[in-house]
Amino acid sequence: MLTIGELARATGVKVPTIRYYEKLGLIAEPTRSEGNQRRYAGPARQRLSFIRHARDLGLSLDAIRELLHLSENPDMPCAEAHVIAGAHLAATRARIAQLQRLEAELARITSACDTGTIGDCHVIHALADHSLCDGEH
Amino acid sequence: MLTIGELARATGVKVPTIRYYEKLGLIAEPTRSEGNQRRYAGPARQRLSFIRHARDLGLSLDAIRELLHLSENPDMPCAEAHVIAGAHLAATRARIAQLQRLEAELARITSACDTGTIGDCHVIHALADHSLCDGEH
DNA sequence: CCTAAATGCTCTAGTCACTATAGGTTCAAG
DNA sequence: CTTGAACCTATAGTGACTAGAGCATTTAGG
Repeated sequence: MLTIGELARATGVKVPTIRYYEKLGLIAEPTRSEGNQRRYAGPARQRLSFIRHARDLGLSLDAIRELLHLSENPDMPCAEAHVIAGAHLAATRARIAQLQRLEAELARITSACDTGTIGDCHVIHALADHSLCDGEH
Repeated sequence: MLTIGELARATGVKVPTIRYYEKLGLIAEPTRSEGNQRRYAGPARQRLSFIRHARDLGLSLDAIRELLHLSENPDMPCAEAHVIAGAHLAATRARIAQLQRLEAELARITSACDTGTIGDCHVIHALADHSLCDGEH
């Protein structure tokens, strides 16, 4: 049986976050020691690792909740899991594309300025006047 | 003089967001009509456009607050503005790189699965077992 | 001039995924 | 038996808004 601190070290999820996940119902309430401290068995660790990994990949807790639910029913078709993962992949790609547009604009704005005074600073002027921009954002 | 709704349409910032910015002190409290409604003059519009544009580029309200402060002092050196913009550019690039790693992993996970049942779904297995992954994340 | 619709007002609470703090209790080592 | 690390609960804070309730004002049409 693991204490919450040991579980935290084993999974890379911080102690307050574990308690937070418990309150949200993502993980089951564990058994307790005589002195009311949490004691975890192996399955809790696997479930928490699953959550951690999915969070690392950027999935929302809502999406993770659904995936956990699916993983408890091995006989169900996995199409729904694909929908969730695919939607997240699409969202990630869209976010990358958007950030790349911002990156280009930021690079353009910062490069076109001699380090003088604010009065003729291109960074400030470009922010004040959208029409100095290249693309949309 | 613009009403708050007209200002919102002119700048693309929503009405509650304008009031929110006012509460944060990012924009000045405007004059009021006899019936206590906000009435804005031209400078408020320019300031709000500046904020909007900087937000679109992903800058934090704290960074924007500093940039606004700088823009009020045209004689100051603009080095500090460059530091802020440069830090944001670096953060944006780091975020893009991280998202690209996630994208690669997600694409790998989702592509390697025939649409069968959850029991042998690669999406679920890959989330449960980090060692099936390619890189770090 | 009157009315009705649109817009405005303040205030509070909710979102997401935690993180921090306060003030107390339990556990394991020495 | 004592000490100090780790644990407990509960509440509030983060960033940048967004939603809703319950009113007041403004403006255009009749």
